[in-house]
Amino acid sequence: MTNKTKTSTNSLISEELVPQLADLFSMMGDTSRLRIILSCLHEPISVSHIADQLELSQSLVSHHLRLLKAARMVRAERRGKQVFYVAADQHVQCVIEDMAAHVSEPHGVEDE
Amino acid sequence: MTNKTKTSTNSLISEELVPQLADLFSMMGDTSRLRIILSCLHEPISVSHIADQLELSQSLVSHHLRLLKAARMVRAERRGKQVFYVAADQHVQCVIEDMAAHVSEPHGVEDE
DNA sequence: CAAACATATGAATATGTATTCAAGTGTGTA
DNA sequence: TACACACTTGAATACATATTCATATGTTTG
Repeated sequence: MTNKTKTSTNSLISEELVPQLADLFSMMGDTSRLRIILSCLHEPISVSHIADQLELSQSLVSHHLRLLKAARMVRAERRGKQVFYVAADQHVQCVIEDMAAHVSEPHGVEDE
Repeated sequence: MTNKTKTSTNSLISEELVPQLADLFSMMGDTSRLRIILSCLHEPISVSHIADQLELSQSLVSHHLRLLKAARMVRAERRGKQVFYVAADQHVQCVIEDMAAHVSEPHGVEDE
């Protein structure tokens, strides 16, 4: 009876958070969307600039940005005709960097 | 001409990593799989134990574990009849914690 | 070896979703 | 106001994938 915060038997992450977390991860689970996120990680960038840079149609970029905005991963700011998008906060960058660290982790020599 | 490491115009994450990262993120982008990952974050746990705990069919858990293993997010270890799975390294936990921090970040008061 | 248990796998299905195309909305400007 | 530009939105399509059910593989023990 020493545990007060645990919801069930395991983990520090409460079960109720899981769906939210999964939604966010699946936002990053698409290459186009992940590249879009990377494009607006550091500074605000316009939709057309993203589209040009990534060689994606403007429509597609806009569709993805709408999802990313709804998931609160990016923020929109209008400047004249253009709309600039930027990552919502620092954590997004941390998540990506941690995952990159995972990728470059030495893999033990496995059988298959 | 001062940049030597940047692949294109932005980001510290090289473009070649993007597909790998996206694959990993989409592994975490499914609620069942994310819960499975959480189940074996801290210590090895058997397939049937995971299935019981999460109330998922054993078949489904096994299918997901196969994907997670292929993505090198978990490791399998046989102990008699049972197979125990455990998260591959610490980074997975970091990623999840960072994302949880993102969720609990104060959202500026937006219009919609 | 046979039976019982634990896990894995394959096929089938149903549901989700990334992308495209065409048309719509909003904004500056001639 | 009319036009061009930047972005958004909706519908259609093609493709991926989560889940289930049935069956197979592997492992211990009688």
